[in-house]
Amino acid sequence: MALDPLSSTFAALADPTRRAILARLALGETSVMELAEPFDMSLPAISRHLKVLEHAGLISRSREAQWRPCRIAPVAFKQADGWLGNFRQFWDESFNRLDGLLEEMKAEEAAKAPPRTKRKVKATREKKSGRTRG
Amino acid sequence: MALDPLSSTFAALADPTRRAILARLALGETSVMELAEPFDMSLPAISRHLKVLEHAGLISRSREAQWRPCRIAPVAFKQADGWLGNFRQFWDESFNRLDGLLEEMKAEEAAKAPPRTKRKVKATREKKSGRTRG
DNA sequence: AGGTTATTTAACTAATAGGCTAAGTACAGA
DNA sequence: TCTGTACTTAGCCTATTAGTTAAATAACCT
Repeated sequence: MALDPLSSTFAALADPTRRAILARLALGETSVMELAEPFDMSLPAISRHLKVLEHAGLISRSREAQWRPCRIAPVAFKQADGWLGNFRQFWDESFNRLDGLLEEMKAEEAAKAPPRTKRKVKATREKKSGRTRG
Repeated sequence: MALDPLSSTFAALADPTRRAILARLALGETSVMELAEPFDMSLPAISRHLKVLEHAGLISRSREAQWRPCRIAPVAFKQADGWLGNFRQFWDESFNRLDGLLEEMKAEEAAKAPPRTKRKVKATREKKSGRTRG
């Protein structure tokens, strides 16, 4: 199994059965039996999928009599989304527009201050990460 | 290899080497040699990671003399982000605030209309999905 | 043509994932 | 305490993954 949290999270998401389980859980907490119902698959298989999801931090489980209700756990989702967010500039129109706006504001600000020093092209690492909205 | 696009995308993201490659590519298009440089790993191994990323739709490649420059391909990122977006309600504060606002507005609307019918607790499936922003 | 550089393909290996059936555990209720 | 329900664990099998080295391909350079 993957070592770092982000890897196990993405690995857990890389299975259609598990994604379907998560989609069901988005509607609300439920039991293993109910989660298993739509699938043409043995109960142990579902049980293992749930274990993978739990290990990945995507769900949490508790005990209630003989049931083991599952629910969505936010943290892993947030981290996966946060990582993808670093690439948002590449596809999100509004992100680009916002980004451009921020660039404009920075440029305007810079106009009042002394100009920044230029750096070599090859080694330059412009940090454009972080979410600008929300 | 995974069958559906979303599965292969998430599977591709579930490896730290591949994520590091993508992070490097976020800084700009580059060659296989330069991508391989930071890793203590054979070139064929990197080549295969790139193949996985390409197959997943996360990068695209072209030819330029004897080099094969790689760059980020937006589509797969967008789809992965879109899927995660269905769960944004669970962790995004501002999403919740917006959601709450919409609830308020609906409630206000409902105040002018006849009251809604109550449903049984056990079988209730509160649908809170769908993206409210974007 | 012949060499150098950049990259991929082939063949092999070890580890992991995901499915199954059968057996085990935990709790509820008679 | 015995039975049923709701799971989980164990043991097995097969396919896939991620790495290796060695060899092949592709394009430039002399």
